[in-house]
Amino acid sequence: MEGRNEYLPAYYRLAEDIREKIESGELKPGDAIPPANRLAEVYGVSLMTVRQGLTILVRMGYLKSVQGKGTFVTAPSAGTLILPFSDKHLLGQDKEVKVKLLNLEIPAADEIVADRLAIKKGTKVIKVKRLLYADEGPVAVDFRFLPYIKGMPLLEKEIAYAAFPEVIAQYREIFLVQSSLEIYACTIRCEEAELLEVEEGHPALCLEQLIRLKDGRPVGWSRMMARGDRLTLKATSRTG
Amino acid sequence: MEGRNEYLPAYYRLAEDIREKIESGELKPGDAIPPANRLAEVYGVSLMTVRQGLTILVRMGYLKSVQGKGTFVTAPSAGTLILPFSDKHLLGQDKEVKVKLLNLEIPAADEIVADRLAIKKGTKVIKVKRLLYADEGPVAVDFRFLPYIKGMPLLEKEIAYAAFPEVIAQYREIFLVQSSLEIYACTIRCEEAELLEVEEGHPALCLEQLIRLKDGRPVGWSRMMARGDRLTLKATSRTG
DNA sequence: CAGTGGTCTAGACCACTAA
DNA sequence: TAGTGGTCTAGACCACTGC
Repeated sequence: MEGRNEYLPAYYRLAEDIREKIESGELKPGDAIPPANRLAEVYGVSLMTVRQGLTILVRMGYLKSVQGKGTFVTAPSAGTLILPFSDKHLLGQDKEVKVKLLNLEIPAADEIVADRLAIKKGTKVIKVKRLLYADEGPVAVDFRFLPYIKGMPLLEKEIAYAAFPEVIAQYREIFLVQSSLEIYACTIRCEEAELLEVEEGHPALCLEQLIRLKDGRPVGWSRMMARGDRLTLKATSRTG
Repeated sequence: MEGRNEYLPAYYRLAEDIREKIESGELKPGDAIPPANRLAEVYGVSLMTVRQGLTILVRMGYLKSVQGKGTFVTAPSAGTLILPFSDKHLLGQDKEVKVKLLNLEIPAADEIVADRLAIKKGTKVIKVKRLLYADEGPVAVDFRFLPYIKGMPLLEKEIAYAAFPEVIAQYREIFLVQSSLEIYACTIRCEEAELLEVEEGHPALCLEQLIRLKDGRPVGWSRMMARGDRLTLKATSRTG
């Protein structure tokens, strides 16, 4: 009856057991695992406990449940990677990144910024220019744009040193949800060349981050230009 | 008693309700939410149902439970992004990507490959060279390396057209787990220039993927060189 | 000690799928 | 119709925290 003689919870052991069978090849992608009630019998636990275990594997991408049909082993999910993205992660965990606030102004939005933030051209926006550098020298320059809201306090330190989503959460006094990042390669332009201590045309990694509210309304846009030889993004699989 | 008069399951409504309170600012990071038994009363559901709802929010990063103390609202988690990574995703969902197998040989590993795969220099490896292109022309060239295992069948089609982790899973007859990706900017080199129809020095996005077994042993390494003007990686927050 | 989260049961009913 | 997953209950006991 009560199989509570192990250190680990029953649902966890069940999940590990099935995961083991999958990784060892005993269960292959496409195979159906035994139905939940069968597993409940075999493992001597209740249905809820079985479900709790299977939920873990579904979340981890090992299984896929189809109502009325069964629960099936899925193909390796390695197509999805996790990309930690913050100033701290940018240069690798070992190196320490320093940030310098170069400029903070409230200009009228130009065409590009207006487009990204879905506002009218000419609307006032907050524009932040920063320089990120490590021990070996400058790594990246970045611009952050957010719509200017009259009366809202501007905390310079926050704006320069916090992660962009946090800056916006702070500024809008809201718990935001969506953030998307585009990554592409280009070359260092004239404006950034001096700051980054390289010549124009040097390979650069460009990162554009768009922050949106839950309803999809953009509330922040940032663009980072990084020296290709000093910045490497690292993404990994695993959900834990 | 039975509040089963809604379209959505009770646990889901509870989760959405609390999430709403968090995003609207009614509940702020650090705040404790009402204890589970209290929520069960308020929403008129059982404890298990409450837990099922809270589990969703914990998984999504909105809440953190601490045994014996309570369940608390966490700070915005936007520091972690999801990066879908497969041949199909590379060019954007709209465009169709085509793949051409350029070469498949079994040379001795050079220094770099031997290092990445943690094998001795000179060991035989499978080397695959591919060209990815879209309607507008070539986008990227990539090399895939995996240790050569005598007697293992080599399925050319698989190797060229499947995602790299799947290729290896197939080849090793195993369900693999770890995959990591490094992203950086460089310039097109002489060897790739002609294939990609650009001149040497053109900005390039370089993607190095390392596939490991569960125990950390590397079993595959790939390196993709993409035209910076034709490839943009897109990552988003949200776990769903 | 009381309050909290974590695990678990032995049922129940529903929705969906396939024969 | 039978088999399956999805939701839900009304309890129970345990482990941990803080007073």
